[in-house]
Amino acid sequence: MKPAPVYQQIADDLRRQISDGTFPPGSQVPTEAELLEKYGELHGVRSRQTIRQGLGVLVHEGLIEARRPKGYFVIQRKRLVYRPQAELRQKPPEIDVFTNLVQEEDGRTPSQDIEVSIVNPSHMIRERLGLEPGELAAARRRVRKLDDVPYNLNDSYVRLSLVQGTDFMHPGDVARGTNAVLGELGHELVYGFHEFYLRMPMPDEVQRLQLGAGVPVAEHLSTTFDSEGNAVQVTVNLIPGDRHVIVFETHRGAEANAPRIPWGNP
Amino acid sequence: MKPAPVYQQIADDLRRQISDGTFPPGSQVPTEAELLEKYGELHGVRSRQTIRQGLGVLVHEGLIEARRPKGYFVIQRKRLVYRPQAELRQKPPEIDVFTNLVQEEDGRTPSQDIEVSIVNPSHMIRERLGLEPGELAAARRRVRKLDDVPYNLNDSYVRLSLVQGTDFMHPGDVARGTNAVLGELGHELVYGFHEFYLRMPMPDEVQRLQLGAGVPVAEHLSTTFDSEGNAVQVTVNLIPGDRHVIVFETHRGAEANAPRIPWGNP
DNA sequence: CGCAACGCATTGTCTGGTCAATGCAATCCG
DNA sequence: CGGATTGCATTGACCAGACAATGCGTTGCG
Repeated sequence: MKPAPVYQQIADDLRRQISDGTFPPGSQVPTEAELLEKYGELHGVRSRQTIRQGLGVLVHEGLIEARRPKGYFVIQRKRLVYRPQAELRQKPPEIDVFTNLVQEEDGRTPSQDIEVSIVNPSHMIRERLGLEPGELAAARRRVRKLDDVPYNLNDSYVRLSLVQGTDFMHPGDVARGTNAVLGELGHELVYGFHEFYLRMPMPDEVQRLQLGAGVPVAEHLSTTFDSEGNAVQVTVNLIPGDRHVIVFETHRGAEANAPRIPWGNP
Repeated sequence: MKPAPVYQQIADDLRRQISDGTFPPGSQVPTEAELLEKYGELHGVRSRQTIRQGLGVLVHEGLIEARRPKGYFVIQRKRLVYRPQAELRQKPPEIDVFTNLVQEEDGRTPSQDIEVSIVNPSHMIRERLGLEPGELAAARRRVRKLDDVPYNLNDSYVRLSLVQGTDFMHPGDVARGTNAVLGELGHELVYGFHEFYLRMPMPDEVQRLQLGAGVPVAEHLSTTFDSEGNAVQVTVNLIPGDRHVIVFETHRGAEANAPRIPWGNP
């Protein structure tokens, strides 16, 4: 049996101590210097780099973060409910995905930055919207925040010819919701197709969402169709994994007996 | 303006070259020695550690992997469709989540290792199943594979008193499906509540699923209820982010006009 | 020919340092 | 008192090496 590298043992020791409550969420783990002393006696570790390598493992796993010049601390963040099914709910109309989140987490004030533009969208979007070569789209990009910290990105794309001159292009809140605007235009959204891709964020996404190390994201592609089966809108949501739990429900037969759920996070 | 650290510049350069096609998926990127020579001239980098730090960034982002003694290579893996909604579909009964996956990716042979045991489940499970203190549960753990490489983990928990002595406890394939077994016991599953938690995998999960560095996972908690609103089964699915796309659909009103989708991955 | 042994390029682990950057706390000064 | 300065512990970046482990290809031997 080959012994694990020292830096792995350090990571394993700390990970176990974090999960068994020795270092609860929010608490400080030993500093590099303290660990160097400890593992110097135990395993003959003499270099600070080796200690750093071990701590780096946990940082990349999203378990701890470095707060200079204090030390390393165990991470914990509360998760908000992300409920993609709520988008096609009819009542009440002002409860969209975002407000749905917010109601679960009151005490914090939501806000969003909205930016509307005309774009030549990516292949991925063109394909789902069924755009002709050269055809343009309207893009409605939103950064949704809670107490001014970004919680997710939400970019909606619609065939330009469909919404030019309508409220969809208004770069601000639309009280009745943009989905209502599309309904008024004769394209009520009745069917949604949802895809979730899991990956690590790109550096620009790290900056825009102020992500820590080791935080994965879900790229949620939502394609919505009108009653005639035409793709009307494609929305790209970028959801930081450490701040959300994605929730939805499935039914068979009557919609009765959906129980209330009193659980916390795992 | 403060210049970015050298190792970040190296990572950024390589990342750009990967995304713009200079290094397509599967191709080799320069070795540490080659990069050391290049950035030695450009930025005066003299230590191999600094090069390794830059490459390490991309490894942790899941973009490249090291294949000793060849060098570093750009990663790409095909994603299978993970369709949690299919579980409550009634016809055909033998199409469960897994076979549903497989049909999208023929040419590969599916298999699963099944293990049944009686356990005292975690708080998270107890809470969702509504277990009394001290009450035990039956656990049916499956490792699902394609061509003998693991694709996901699937652990189902049911109140022990409900299934003791039934086919649910059979440690092998149950042709009609375990959900049908629960149906025969008078607990037809009609409602499902689904939670997805995104995170980096624990080391044991890395080993069991043979995950590469920088691959996030989704922990999918599925709680299913019978027609009387009782929680019957909790299933914990562990889904490697690099091998799956999670898909589901939403409807409003009639189920008509669900279009066929001809898209590839983004 | 077939197989074992060896060489070799490459990445993995670790040493033992140096200097910079950060942010908090104590201190100093008007 | 109150604001600016300084000190200090800590992490961040980087250096210049050493030796181990891995797996592929070649070489050599029976």
